[in-house]
Amino acid sequence: MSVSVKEVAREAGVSVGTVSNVLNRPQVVSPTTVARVTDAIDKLGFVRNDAARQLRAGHSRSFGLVILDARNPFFMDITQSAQHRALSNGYTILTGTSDGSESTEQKLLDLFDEQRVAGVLISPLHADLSRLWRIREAGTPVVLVDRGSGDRSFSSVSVDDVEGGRIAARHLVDLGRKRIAFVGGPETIEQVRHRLEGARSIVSATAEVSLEHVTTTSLSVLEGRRVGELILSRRQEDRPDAIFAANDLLALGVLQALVMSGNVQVPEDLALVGYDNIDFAESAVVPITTISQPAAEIGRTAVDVLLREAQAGENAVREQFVFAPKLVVRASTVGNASTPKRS
Amino acid sequence: MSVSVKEVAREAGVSVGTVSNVLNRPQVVSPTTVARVTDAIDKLGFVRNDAARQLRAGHSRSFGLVILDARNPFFMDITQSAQHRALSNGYTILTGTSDGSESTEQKLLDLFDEQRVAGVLISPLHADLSRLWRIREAGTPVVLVDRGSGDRSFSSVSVDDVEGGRIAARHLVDLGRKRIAFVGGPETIEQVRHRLEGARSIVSATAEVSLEHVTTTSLSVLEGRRVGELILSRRQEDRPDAIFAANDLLALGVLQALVMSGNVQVPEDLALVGYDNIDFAESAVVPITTISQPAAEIGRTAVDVLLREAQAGENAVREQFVFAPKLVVRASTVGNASTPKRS
DNA sequence: TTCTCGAATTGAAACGATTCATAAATGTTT
DNA sequence: AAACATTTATGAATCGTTTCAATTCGAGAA
Repeated sequence: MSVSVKEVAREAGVSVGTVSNVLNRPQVVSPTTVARVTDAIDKLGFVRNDAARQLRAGHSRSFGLVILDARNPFFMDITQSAQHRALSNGYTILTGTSDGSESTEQKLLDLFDEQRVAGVLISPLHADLSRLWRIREAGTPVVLVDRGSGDRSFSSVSVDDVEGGRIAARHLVDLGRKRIAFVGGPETIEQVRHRLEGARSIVSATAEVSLEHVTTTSLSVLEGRRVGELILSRRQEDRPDAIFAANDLLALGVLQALVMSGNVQVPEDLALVGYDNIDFAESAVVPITTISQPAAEIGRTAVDVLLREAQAGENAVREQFVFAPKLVVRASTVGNASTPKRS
Repeated sequence: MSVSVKEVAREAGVSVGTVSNVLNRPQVVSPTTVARVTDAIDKLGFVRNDAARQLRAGHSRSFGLVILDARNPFFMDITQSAQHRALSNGYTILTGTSDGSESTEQKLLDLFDEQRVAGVLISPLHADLSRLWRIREAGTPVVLVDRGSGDRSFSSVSVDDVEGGRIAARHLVDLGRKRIAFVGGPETIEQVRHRLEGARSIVSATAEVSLEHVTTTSLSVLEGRRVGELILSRRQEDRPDAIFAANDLLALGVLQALVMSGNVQVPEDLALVGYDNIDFAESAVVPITTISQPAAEIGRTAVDVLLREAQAGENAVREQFVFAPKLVVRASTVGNASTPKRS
């Protein structure tokens, strides 16, 4: 059906080896021959068959990427920048979302195995990295994304989530809030655990401030709304006066619930801090104070590290990148900070 | 490096043909042999090499998907549902974003060619579909996504954008707005053209209502903000009293600019309608009235159509699906509709 | 015992690009 | 003119899976 090197070779009157050389190292072929071959390629509409290349090469020119949630713009930003970086280095990225399901994560890794990807980028769901060990031992480099490698046994590109938690909690404490609620879960997600841990460390070091943990089954707007309604259903004196949500989607959901009810004023009655600084946090009903992470830089760096590991092969050096989170103050915690003026 | 069928065959004491049969049609192999082979597979950790399969098969078990903008949740919703549907039929989806660049779109199609994808799903940037004709003539089915096929020469799954434009404009006219501005561009994007066309048809049929077109270079929040500021810079009497934005991202940006200035009340001074009904339209400063499109259904249906075409081969029947857009009224046009009560 | 039929298994050929040892052609130096 | 170096070109072998015509095996029929 489709045209192969053999036919190009015949058309150009050269051997298949020469066609391959024109394709891969034109310097070793005489200019006139290159011209003849490229003409033949154009004439026949030849397109390289990547499967055959891969088969010979033993591995593909793609990386596999597994993220936690495709509906979170933060991860899409990472994906986008990773894709760009990979593409400009001649690599493709196969993307998949684990969406909270362990089995989906496994299926994606199986898929990547069958594709013989040149490397794996992953935000693992759980603490158990044994599968990733095996993948690496089979010769495929692995880089953890948005997740540190505790024992430095993997390369990783992440943001200091514990510090992020501290920053958020400190901000709320500084504002004089006394009853803080951390909204987020499940705790199997390391990012959630770390943010909570950071917040705890600040609160426990501060007298008269309490921290409550309201867990969720996922990090979505819908779950946020559920929690918001849950909090609204409490008697007024039992409600927290500040909420630190594990990400902006949750924060957005909580905010929706609160604002729709009309009973709770943000930030007067309840201050709200999110996490990720997605674009939409800024344009929310009440612009949301949040902890910003450099998504694009994470994606780029992760690909760079993976490229280096793939290059180095066996004796690759593991690299750990940890970016610093930053507080972005908006109206959801400080009423007059860049608040829309409404008459 | 990695284990091949040959080694599995040796370990199990059978021929490679039998191993392949166990893998692909276990019914023709005796149960005891199946057991021996699967044991060997487990023992050696054999993983199929997809490149070799593809090479033999002549085409891959992946579809290529090109969308317009990965940062637009609407397209991510399409992508997600398409991925699910494909996966449950044993297909993988390679995703790419053209991001407004013709050359990126071409590069992605080149890539899909090299991968010998089993089909292409695409929201084409331009009206020129000649490249897609060629792809299909080479035997790869093509389905247009979120874009109709004027002459029905391609299968397509889309939403009636002209009708969407009509609905939006009619809503604004019904509310008594007189000076409507359509915000969106570039006009090379068919969706934008159609929505504008729909709005025009309503306005020109209505006395005393004018329609102005404010064009943009992309459909992003940032561009929306730019347009918002542009409008704010006008004298009050030159400002429109309603804006119909080509999508929700633009609408969100416009809204940000207006609200931040504090000079314009939404919807009192200016009513705002978006398009797509992304989740974030609901949680905006002022919840945005929008035209909703069934994103998940589009993705699913597109894959189904592609599967059918791939199955049918040469004599496939072209199918056109056109979904109906729906108006979702929120506070950005009707002040008291589900508006948050603020004291 | 011989024959037949169906089920189970075999193994060589094929898919298409790349590699690499070898050969041919060209140019340079004695 | 011979010897040598350099640049180009060749084509068989290879990667790992699937396919399919051919073969083996065993059970039941003649």
